[in-house]
Amino acid sequence: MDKGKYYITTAIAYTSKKPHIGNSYEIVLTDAIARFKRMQGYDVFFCTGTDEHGQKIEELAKAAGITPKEHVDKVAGEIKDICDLLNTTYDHFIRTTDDYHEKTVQKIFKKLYDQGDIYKGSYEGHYCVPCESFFTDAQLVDGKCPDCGREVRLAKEEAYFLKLSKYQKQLEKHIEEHPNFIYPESRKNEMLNNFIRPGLQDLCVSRTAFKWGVPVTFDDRHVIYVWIDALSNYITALGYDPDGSSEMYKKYWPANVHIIGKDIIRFHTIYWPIMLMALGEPLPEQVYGHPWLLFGTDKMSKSKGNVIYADELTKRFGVDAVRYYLLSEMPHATDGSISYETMIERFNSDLANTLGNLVNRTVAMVNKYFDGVLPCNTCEDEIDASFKADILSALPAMEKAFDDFRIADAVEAVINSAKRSNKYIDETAPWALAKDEEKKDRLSTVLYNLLEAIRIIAAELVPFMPETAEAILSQINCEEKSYDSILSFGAYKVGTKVNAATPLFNRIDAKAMLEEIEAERKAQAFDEAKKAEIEGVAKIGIEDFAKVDLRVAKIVECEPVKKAKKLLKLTLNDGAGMRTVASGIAKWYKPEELIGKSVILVSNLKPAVLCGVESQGMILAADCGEEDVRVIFVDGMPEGSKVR
RNA sequence: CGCGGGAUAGAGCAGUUGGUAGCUCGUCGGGCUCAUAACCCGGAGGUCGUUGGUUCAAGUCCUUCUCCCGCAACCA
Repeated sequence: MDKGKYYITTAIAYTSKKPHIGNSYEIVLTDAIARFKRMQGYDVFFCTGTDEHGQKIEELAKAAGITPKEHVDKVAGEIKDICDLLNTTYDHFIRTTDDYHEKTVQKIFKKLYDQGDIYKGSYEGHYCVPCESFFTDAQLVDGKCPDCGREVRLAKEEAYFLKLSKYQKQLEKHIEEHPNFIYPESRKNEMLNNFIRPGLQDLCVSRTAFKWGVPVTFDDRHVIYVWIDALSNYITALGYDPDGSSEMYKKYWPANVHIIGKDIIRFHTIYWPIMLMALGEPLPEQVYGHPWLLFGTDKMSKSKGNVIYADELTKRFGVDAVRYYLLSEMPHATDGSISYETMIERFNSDLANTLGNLVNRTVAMVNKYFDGVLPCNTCEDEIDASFKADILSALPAMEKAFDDFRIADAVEAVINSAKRSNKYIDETAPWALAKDEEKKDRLSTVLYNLLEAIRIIAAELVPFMPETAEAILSQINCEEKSYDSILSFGAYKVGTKVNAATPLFNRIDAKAMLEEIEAERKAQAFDEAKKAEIEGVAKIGIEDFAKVDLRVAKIVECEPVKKAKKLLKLTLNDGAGMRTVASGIAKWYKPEELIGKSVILVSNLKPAVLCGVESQGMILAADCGEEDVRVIFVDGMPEGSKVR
């Protein structure tokens, strides 16, 4: 049964803020694969963790008035809690602030420097002083800062670089010779065509702009930038050491697969392999870039107010139902979506009706007809063979599906077994057999086959819904769920007394739950948004307010801005003359309905260029998020009237 | 022409190298009564976005156009 080692990892999560359910998908996906591999007999090592350094974290901590370490301790705790809440069986949780990791990262950096793969150079680019950011030629808008529109200047910053170019050919060859290295395949072509073949530029691997990072040992003005720090976690977690690695490392490296989001494929299939080549270590066998989970058709984001967290969902549906949803609803290559409607639908139809009801009706019949103890399993019928064959075909189907990362197909294979079992009940009509004393043996055999099918289903559910699997086994009073025991019928012991039938999943009243969610959401979203905003705003004196010159102005002309989705170009009469203002209200107002209206204008705002339109001020509107934005109209007031 | 993804039944999706269009939900009809208004069977419903082409054969390959969605840019 020992099939060898299997090292699997998730990407490490960035500790900037609490992850939403889309972020949590990855850990559940990886957990399902890890559990399945264990079931198959592999010696699995499953690693996850957090990426905790960087400028953004330094800034967030500063804004919150705490140290970066305090900040990451808090968020890393939340992330770990979610992993535990979702019942994931990681073997190791690494934090990039862990002592052993930082030490090894420093050694790696030094080694690469000593052997000439990292060299000191300078980073040259257009620098925007107020934004403290570098931009390339391509990023500039009309030669100005894309963030603030101000002038930029050429600047140089000293930095360390990793020689990607040196390993380009070797990497290209590796990718071509290992067609499964990048998965799905479409990503492989994307990487080769867009990034590798056009030529790799050396990668900047240090920063001086912030301090919250692993210091470069031989040059303390620099900290090691995210690439070497974060990507190394996959080997430091195992005990890699340039001076001599641990037994554990020798056993588990290279990774069988890195499970990552599709947005970071480039880092894992270009930078990471080159780092490993430079270190002289073998490359991971495969990198799977999984799709994203969207809310409806939108990306989840706080500003859109559509963020769903794992704890909210588990509170409402239970851990296993959430796992089930994520694993069964996510396609393997295109983005998936979540909504409460589909969540409830899947819950009711798959979990309550198909699976839960199957277990419930079967166990109920065993209790009803035999007081919970089946006397025999020997009275076979022709019809049984096809039933058994169908049930046993699920496992090979699952194995095939897991190999291709088609986890939803693997889940479906098990649910199909439950459907097939419901059909078998219909075919054999146990309630009819029960009416005839002479058919007791046949009845017992039918119910035995059902209990066996249910046991096999439960064993196959372990990777997806571990608690449910246990609950099912407990109802049929059987602990046997080994891989070998589900290759054929017969492991369930005749004479076992089943327990009472208890529903596994109670059907959800969709209408009631949706109304409840809607009500809670409204109250909560509004409160939170308001609270955060109002609390976050510092008090100002009347003299500050007086600096803002507000005037009534009349909209004379209005047209959409080409190439911009949100902008309308307004021509206003402010009493003294005409001026142009760009306003991001295209989603809520049509140009013709604004013409002739009077609005409040911030008249002394510095002009800025937006999508090629020079905006000389802004107009006031009330904003409660994406849902509703209303411009403040003051029709009838003469143009130029002061507002205060 | 900024980059990329997509358009298949009322909804959500699958369709691997071209070979009789499928699945889930919903809907309509029937069956059953062990079970959680459940379960089982059947029906209706698709010119596979549009144009032209390659082929014995196109949802699948090439081409024209339209529309949607990400990213980039844009809420002054």
